[in-house]
Amino acid sequence: MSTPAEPRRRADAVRNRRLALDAAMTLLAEPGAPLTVEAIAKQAGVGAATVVRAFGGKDALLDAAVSRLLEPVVRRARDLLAETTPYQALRTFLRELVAFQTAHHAVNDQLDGLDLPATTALRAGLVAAVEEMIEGARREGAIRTDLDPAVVTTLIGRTALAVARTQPPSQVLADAYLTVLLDGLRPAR
Amino acid sequence: MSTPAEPRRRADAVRNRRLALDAAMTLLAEPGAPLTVEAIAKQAGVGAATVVRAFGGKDALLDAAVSRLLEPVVRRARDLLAETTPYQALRTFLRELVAFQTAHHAVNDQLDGLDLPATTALRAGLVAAVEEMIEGARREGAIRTDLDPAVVTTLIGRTALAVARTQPPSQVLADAYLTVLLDGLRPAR
DNA sequence: AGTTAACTGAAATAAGCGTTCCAGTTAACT
DNA sequence: AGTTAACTGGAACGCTTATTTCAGTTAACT
Repeated sequence: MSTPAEPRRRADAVRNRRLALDAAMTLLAEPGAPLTVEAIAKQAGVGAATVVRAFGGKDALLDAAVSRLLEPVVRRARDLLAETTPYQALRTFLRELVAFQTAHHAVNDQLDGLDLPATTALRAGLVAAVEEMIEGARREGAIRTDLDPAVVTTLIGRTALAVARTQPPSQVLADAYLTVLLDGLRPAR
Repeated sequence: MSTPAEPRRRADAVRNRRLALDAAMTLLAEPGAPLTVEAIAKQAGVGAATVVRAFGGKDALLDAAVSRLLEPVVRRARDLLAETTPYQALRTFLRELVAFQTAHHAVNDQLDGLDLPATTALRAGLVAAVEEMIEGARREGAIRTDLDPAVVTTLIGRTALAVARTQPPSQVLADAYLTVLLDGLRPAR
């Protein structure tokens, strides 16, 4: 059987889909933004119905927007793993992760109880990369070995998010967090 | 002028007020509970209107319920400060705080963007107590002195909450958190 | 027991949200 | 230029919740 009567896609539909995606990404980076369909539509300059239709629903749109924001972060984690030692990669990546989360805390706020396939997959990739850093750093003797790497990864994920969520954003707090966390992860004396 | 015609308070109103408060406290301790007026009313065995009227609104009811849950925690912090050394008090209290937050994470979930006077006051008391522990522990030489005590307090508050929020609750994660945090707070070598 | 008014709770209301409808518009193709 | 159907967006809808209404109930006092 051939494809079941695939409808033509008009140029304005493609354009509006991109506008909706851009608008969602913009609002995700803005602290305290409403993130309603109405707000996204207004930001995009189109009607609410168009925003919903473009992705088949609000959740799917958020999935796409968050994925586009998360993608470079995951890639950066993998790059760091390839470029430098695991511990150095961990240090550098954590700093950048907190900065990213601070700049996009709406991402984290809105995504706890949702089922977003693409986002979930990317998050899994992120977790895998961090776990790799931790396992490598253990083998290097750079961090303590009395804690399960998976637990440490979860710990980092949860706490980094919490620090980034602080309103208003505080660089001092972020620095203190990284200092305490990394010192706390050093090998036992 | 005298009090402007204070109306009599009937026994059933007093009883229902208590039922509503107990119901709210119960639901706050249950993970994933809806925490709607309807749910609270059902738990209390009264009508929704009665629940709302008893405190003048849902927010005021939550304020009262959360306060009653938070009160013993604040008292415990003060007791520990009086009974033992600041650092020991900090260690003990943090462990208990994480346990409390794990058992009542609905408390934290629902209370980020709300204006709840009594709860806010109690939280301030909690922050003050922890800050006292940290300052005392610094003077003892038990923790590092290169970080602002207020920042450390904020850090602890944010991260403890995040760890407690983990679903399902994980004692292993909580222990790892406390280990890393306390080691990370130790004086620089 | 009778009177009063505080109180109750089912139902109505209000407000915010995502989604769907549909009359009109417009891109795409001839 | 004309035809077609994909597309648009204001309006209507459906759903969830907090709040208010009000006819009936009942505690409190005499």
